[in-house]
Amino acid sequence: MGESMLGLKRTHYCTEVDEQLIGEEIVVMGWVQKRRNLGSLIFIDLRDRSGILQIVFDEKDLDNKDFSKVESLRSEFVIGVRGQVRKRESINPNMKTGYVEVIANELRILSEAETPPFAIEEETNVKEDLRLKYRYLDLRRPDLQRNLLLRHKVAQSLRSFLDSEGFIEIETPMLARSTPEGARDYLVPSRIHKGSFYALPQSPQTFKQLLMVSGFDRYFQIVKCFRDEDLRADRQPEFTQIDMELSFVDVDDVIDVNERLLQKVFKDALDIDISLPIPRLTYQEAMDRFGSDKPDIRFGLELVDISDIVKNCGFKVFEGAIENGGSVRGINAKTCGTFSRKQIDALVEVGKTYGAKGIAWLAIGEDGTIKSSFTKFISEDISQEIIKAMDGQNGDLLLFCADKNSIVYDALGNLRLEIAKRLDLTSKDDYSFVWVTEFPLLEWDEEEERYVAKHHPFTMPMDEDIKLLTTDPGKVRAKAYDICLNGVELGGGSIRIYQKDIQEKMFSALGFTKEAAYENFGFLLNAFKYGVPPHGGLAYGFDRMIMLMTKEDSIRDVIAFPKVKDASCPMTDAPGMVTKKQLEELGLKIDENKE
RNA sequence: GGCCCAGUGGCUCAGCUGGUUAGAGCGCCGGCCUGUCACGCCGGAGGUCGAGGGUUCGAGUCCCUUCUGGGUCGCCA
Repeated sequence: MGESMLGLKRTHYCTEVDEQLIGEEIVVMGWVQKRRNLGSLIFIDLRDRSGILQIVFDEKDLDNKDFSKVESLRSEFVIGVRGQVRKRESINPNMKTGYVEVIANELRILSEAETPPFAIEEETNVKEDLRLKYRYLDLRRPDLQRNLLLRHKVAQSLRSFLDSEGFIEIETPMLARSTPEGARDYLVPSRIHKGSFYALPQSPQTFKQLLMVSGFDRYFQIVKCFRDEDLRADRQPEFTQIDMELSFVDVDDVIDVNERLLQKVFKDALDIDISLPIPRLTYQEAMDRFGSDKPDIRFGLELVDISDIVKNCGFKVFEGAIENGGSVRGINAKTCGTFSRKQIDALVEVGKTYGAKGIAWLAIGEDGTIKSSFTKFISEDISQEIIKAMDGQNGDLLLFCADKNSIVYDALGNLRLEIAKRLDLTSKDDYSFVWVTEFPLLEWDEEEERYVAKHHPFTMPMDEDIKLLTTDPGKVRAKAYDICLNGVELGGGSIRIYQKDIQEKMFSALGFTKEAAYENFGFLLNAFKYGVPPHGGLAYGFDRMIMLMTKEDSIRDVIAFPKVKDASCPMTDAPGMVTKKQLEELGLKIDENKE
């Protein structure tokens, strides 16, 4: 190996320089983080991806020409330095390399730099749009470097675990077929088949099932998926899934391998021990206790059903909800009894955001005095019974919602999270996993006036519920499961239908004719004619997983080049216009009247 | 598509009930400095207050519209 073109060859990363190397000549390369010019002595903090090392330039060790080069250094210049490692005269205990420094014999300015639009430093409070416009500078910051490094580590850990368990990584197409169910597709026009479109996959779902038909037995993939829906802090139009599928398994087999996977990954990447088994809740338990199918179980504040107590209480709001098939439930916001009226009203507003027409409340003062929005409508006895059922103590605030169940769950479930936030009941150091199982197979869609698949149309019903598929589809529970972490849905999956007769019942419950089913999923149904193993799988939101592991609040902080809220990229300005020629080749025409 | 929040030198912010010439810290530029590490000291440049319109004798401040970004509901697993 000859010398590099630079004339200097890097020997060490900055933070590899330690007391062991004192007296040795080394070469480091990186960016100028900071300069401190004391006249004929100049200190440079040199930064590379490992961290920071102090370089000293002494005028008496360098000739005039070289020293004036040192004086010209500015932030973010890229330099190479050759020099001796030595012990510092005064140590800096705040730096990893704070007890050594490099006294420079040679400086090479590899690249000059304009002053960056914001400082490259940890814990920046620069606005995100500016950071994203100059993402390549933002990514120089240590926290984003750490996040992407952790992402890499987790990916490596996953691959090694899944490989050791006999999984095979197989790539599936990005140019796929649009399917009617689920999210909106990103479409790619075909040049050869004008008027036809590919769809970017929302997940490799059908392909991985076909791989099971092919006999690959255990498959996984770390794969980009696409959904053309509105963005959120934890939702991007393109995101990464850890996708897997296994043959000859039932629910417990999938859960078992994934519990061990999570244990391994959290140990490898964060040195955190997850104790197994991870607790499980059925969907119904999760809704009844936490008002959510992705419950945050780091704290209590559980829902209590008081429908039986108030069904004849005389208060129309409560009675009406129960008569219409709904319920009255409450949560006890411990220690919030002293909240001001304004604070309580704010909580009521939270409930209304999620569709509640109102939130009834009952505050018990420290001295036991009761203030309430509704006790004047009901008898003292019933009030006391409610307080007892809610375990109301002095200083508690009881909040109630009366409506159809879906709204009661949604409003109280979110109110519960809001109260936990205000009372600071959660810690990001606490990793509380929970499986949610036995999801409903189908969901009634008011708009379409038909059942739609809650998961997807190939989800297996629970064995004992198969007979309900034709008689009472809304009651059928599925062999579907989600893994939740701290109130975030980390992943989900199901056992799939592999029997023709059950699949046909499923399609008919969804209101599909046989023809419509074949038109959309014919390739899969055909494949299933030729010997299909029982199979099931799971997919994780990889970005969300890394977000929780890095304790970030947004997946944008764990994705190198994320999109912003309107699905554009402020750095590249994608999406962009294309030429008329490109459109013509695709046989497309833009309607100028429609924006 | 609805609602909420923000937008003032390069960055982060202050700017009261509308009232002289819009401020600060950091950064930047120049000078001095051999042990700094938030280096220090001296000096300097830099703003059509996101944009457009309106009210007013007078608008960074009030009103309307719009743009940009964020959060959220709908939507989405």
